Amino acid sequence: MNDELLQVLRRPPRERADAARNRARVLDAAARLFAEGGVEALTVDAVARAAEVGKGTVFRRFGDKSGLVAALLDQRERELQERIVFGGPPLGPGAPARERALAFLDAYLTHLADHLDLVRLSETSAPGARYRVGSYVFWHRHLAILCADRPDPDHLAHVLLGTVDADLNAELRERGYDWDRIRAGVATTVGALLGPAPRA
Amino acid sequence: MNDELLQVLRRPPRERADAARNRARVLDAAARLFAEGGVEALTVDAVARAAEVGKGTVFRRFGDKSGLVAALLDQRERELQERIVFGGPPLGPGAPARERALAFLDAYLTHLADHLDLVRLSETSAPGARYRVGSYVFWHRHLAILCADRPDPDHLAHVLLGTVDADLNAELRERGYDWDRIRAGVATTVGALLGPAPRA
DNA sequence: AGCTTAACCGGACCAAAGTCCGTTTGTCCA
DNA sequence: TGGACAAACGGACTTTGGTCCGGTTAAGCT
Repeated sequence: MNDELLQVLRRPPRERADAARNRARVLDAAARLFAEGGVEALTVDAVARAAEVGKGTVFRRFGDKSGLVAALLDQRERELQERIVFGGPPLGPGAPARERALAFLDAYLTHLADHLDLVRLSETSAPGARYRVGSYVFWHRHLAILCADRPDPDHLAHVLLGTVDADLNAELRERGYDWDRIRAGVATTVGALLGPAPRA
Repeated sequence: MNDELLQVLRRPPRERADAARNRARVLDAAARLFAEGGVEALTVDAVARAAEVGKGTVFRRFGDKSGLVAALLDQRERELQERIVFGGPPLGPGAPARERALAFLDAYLTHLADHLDLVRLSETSAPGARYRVGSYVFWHRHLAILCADRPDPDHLAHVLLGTVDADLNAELRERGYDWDRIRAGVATTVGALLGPAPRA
């Protein structure tokens, strides 16, 4: 058994103790700064300073600012993901695809309403950031599976997620839309897209 | 007749000669730089230098980088806008709403395919930039009118435009989608959303 | 315990967007 | 023609995201 093989056995080379400690510190500092000064106070420099850590450390851990913010949201999103996988219908398994998709997007809108600024920041702080974040991949796969009987489930899932784009919805809010109107619009859209006619 | 009234009469206070000259210079320089070095060469500093103009001038004229790029695209987009307003069906007036919407989004996808990098730049270089650019407002209004018989035409128009979001489609392209697949997906979506059942 | 090494650390440095303000200039009217 | 003033000018300055690299240290092995 050679070294390469051993290398492969312990999959993730395990994070060093100082690295783990600093990750926690940074996340902590970021949460604190956001709580105090909102999204505006969330500059990488400020976070690094508050965490008593070098700036380079923040970027090594989280890739870029978008990744840092995504990590900040991760906890909340994980809860929704678990409800989808293990919870009861209509969010969890058991309900018809259309109901599940609707329940998911509705739940996601609640999440969005609660954390609009953060989600928007993580989605707009770099081109393409939205689609690379782990949670987007999860949502997308979930919806694609629910659309399996459509002509192009993968594309359709992206379109459905487009309705909950943070930047769009932030803009709609600024133009006076209330969340109920957005919810209704999304529901109508889902109804039409996953509607009765499964297409040949 | 007081001064305020006079002020109102000549609506746009007319642009000063030097201002107009510099606008042209900047646009020219930007187009040249882009032609030579692509989207990467398009920094505001470089544009200002190439136009032999101060940086402040660029920002005063175009607001921000997003505005500059939008102005660069303006010419091309105007052509499409004219075909929509004055041209023949199915793009212009005369065809049924669903056909017109489909024709528009298809034509827009052609535009997007031709200028993906620039459109993406103009839509992502600042949060909310996409929705503030003049042309987005035009596209949105056009679609909203075509959706007039739906429950919330304004919202639906935003959703339809979501399918041609530059950042999304750039990502799809990078993941191996070809334009035909995207076209087909958009067409299916439009078909379902503006489909037979106009909903109560 | 001592050695090796890969991972980590931090902060100086860089690039690029956007702001500011003292100076210049076009335009209009007398 | 010339004087007044709003508008435009330009480039130094600020801010912020992201990179780099020489020094440090945790973890595992002997």
